[in-house]
Amino acid sequence: MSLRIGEVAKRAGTTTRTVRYYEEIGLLPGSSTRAQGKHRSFTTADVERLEEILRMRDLLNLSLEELKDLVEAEDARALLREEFQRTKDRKRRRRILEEALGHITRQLELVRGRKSELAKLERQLVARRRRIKARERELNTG
Amino acid sequence: MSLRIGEVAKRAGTTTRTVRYYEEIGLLPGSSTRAQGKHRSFTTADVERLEEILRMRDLLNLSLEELKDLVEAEDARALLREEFQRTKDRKRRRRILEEALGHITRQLELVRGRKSELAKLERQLVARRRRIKARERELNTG
DNA sequence: TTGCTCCTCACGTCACGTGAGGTGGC
DNA sequence: TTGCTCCTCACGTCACGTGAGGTGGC
Repeated sequence: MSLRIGEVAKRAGTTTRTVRYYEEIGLLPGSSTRAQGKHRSFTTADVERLEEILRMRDLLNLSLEELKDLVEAEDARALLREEFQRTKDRKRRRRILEEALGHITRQLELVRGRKSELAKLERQLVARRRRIKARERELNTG
Repeated sequence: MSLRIGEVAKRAGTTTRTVRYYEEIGLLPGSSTRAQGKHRSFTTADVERLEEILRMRDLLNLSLEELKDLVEAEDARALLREEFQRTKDRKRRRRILEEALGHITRQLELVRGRKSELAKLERQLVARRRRIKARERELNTG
């Protein structure tokens, strides 16, 4: 089933402008077969890719340039997965898995770094709230 | 002790340009007494304020307009705290505490929303990593 | 006095928003 | 055929980056 740009944007929670811009800078595929002025056509896989890009952008504050690197690394990993299936060479297989592991680990470190910053902020807010609640109790019992 | 703009930017982990821009749009005080062309002067309290602004910006993806609202609400709260000290009226005191509580709670909801999104992303990455590790074990025992 | 940092324009950039004017598909 | 969505410019905007040219303070 083929999706039009408006539906893609809606599903991913963004605008058609953003989708076009991401295609323009090469962050989304943008089928080279499309004739000038003709409508773009997308798949649900494109929607998932876009959703992941937007999540990374929002949660990790990555620039579109950094996201391009990440997407390229992602594509390279997909190729390696195929090679993994084909090859019988044990050493090669091990290398491919190590590659993938390193990639995931770096992403995890980014995510965990942000998580801990957010946790710090949360603790501050909880502490403030606790102080206010203590005062409320004082007010009632005092 | 008075700080110059470069030192403030360094301590808060940003640039002098950002500090000047925030002053320009009214997000940082920008002492109105400063003569044209004269150096800006800051305190450690300004540094803390800037750090909080930057943390909110980065972690919650707030626009500078939204940050201005937040800072104004923060200032309003400070005034209310003073009033809380002065007034003896029990009802008034209760109202002030409720105000503050509502404010903190809204911020906490924002922070927790983001935290859970990050947690979701983390779980995805951990699951991927687990699959890779399982394959590694297969490779060694197979 | 010599560096270093500061100052104010002012143009550039990134990641889109927002029309203008026109064409395509259910 | 009529709406609705799509198309391509192209200028606007937000949040700064990056010099240019000049002045201030330890």
